[in-house]
Amino acid sequence: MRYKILIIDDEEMITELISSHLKDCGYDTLIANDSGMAMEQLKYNPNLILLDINMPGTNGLELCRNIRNHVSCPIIFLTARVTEQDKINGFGFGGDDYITKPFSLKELTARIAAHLRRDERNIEHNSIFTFSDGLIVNLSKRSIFYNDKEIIFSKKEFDLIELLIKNIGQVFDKERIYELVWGYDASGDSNTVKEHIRKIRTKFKEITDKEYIETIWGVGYRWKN
Amino acid sequence: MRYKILIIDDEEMITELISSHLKDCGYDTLIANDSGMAMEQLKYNPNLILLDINMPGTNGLELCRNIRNHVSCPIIFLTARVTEQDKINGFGFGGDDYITKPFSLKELTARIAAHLRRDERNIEHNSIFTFSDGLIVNLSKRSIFYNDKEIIFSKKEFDLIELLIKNIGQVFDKERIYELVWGYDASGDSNTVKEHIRKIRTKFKEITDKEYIETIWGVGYRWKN
DNA sequence: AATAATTTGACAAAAATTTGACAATTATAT
DNA sequence: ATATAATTGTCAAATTTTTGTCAAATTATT
Repeated sequence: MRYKILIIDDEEMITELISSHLKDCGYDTLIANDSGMAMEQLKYNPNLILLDINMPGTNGLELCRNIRNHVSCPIIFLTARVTEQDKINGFGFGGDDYITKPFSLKELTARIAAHLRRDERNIEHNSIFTFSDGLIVNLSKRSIFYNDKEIIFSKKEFDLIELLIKNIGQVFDKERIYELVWGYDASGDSNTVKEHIRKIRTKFKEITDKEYIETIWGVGYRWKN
Repeated sequence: MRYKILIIDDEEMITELISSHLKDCGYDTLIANDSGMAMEQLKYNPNLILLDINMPGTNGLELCRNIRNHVSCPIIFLTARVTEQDKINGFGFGGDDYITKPFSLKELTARIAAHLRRDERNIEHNSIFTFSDGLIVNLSKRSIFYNDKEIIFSKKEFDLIELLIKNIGQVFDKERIYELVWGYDASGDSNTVKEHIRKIRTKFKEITDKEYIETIWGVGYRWKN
């Protein structure tokens, strides 16, 4: 799997420079030159974020806190500030690391690699899930087969399945599912989630009796173990 | 939960100094002054390791690799070396961060906190309780297994179990349980708690004869030790 | 414009929770 | 030891909450 790295800095020169170097290193990149763009880009689920803490007009630390509310990936601060107090501030706002400008691209990529490696130890980046009954879910191809018969799911349906399957056994309540699958301000309806779960179940039911999505009453849903 | 931090450095002065400071910060500490001790201490499952990379007689990077084979917790290098190549080497050997001496205790603790916080986002800390008779309670997945057989509990039932299990051995009277599980305005009934305890016991009884929730007469209930 | 996907709301169904009456048990006082 | 009071256990019914279903309305895609 290719990692996506979101680079947030107001100077396009810098974002471009870092971006091109990271691409050379085999990473996918996303770029944001202001905080609005940054929040936008989050929907692509970056695996790591580089954040310039000194962007004019926005408070980088505030931005960090906002970002942290939506993603759990590592956040590395890039900054010209050098005082110790700043370092500590950075960590307090949900950052995971801190690199002081000027830094070498070599050190940057080394730190990025370390963080991603660390993440990999924790998360399974596996994208093909094979189940004993003949169900095969390929997340990167977004296909689902039951014994050579393909079941077609719509985008949202698949996103929901993906969430549950990436976290087999873990229970998600409807609000959380809405947040994670639909987007951020989950003022949205839990009804929507309910209905999508139903659609998914209906599609599976046409092929097999096995029930994959389990309801934990009063709590939420989970992919059965 | 208190975090355990293993400090590895050949100079006792330094290990002591760092240790006492970390204790002040509310961490538990383990100390090792050579690589043998270090490997020994691993059995206490530290949550984070500080490793001096320049210990005489041992190769710190080799040691790191060895340690990494046994634990997955974050490893922070402490070192006097300053060249960039060294930094990259460090990451290559399974380290997660790198602090160059001399460093301030403030920065050290900030980095430690950041790593532990990050870990907490990824791993379910302290949320799995395993009992000798085969009972496994996973608080984050909200699942309870008795020897591979799952017992399904409703939300309130599970919340109540969670309270007792997080405080094994401690007695809670019904009013306190009601407060803690249901919410604060405990105008509510102690009858409710009683009934829920009964339901929980019934569910366990279908699987095993062991009694987990004990009644302390005139006082309350507790999870048996 | 036609088709598919998604959202929404109303209602039915299911499950969880609460409640109250009473039985059983334990502690306390006589 | 026995009676009495206090506390806990049990059960079934009533209530509340949550989830499932369906059809229609809206939105997005072709």
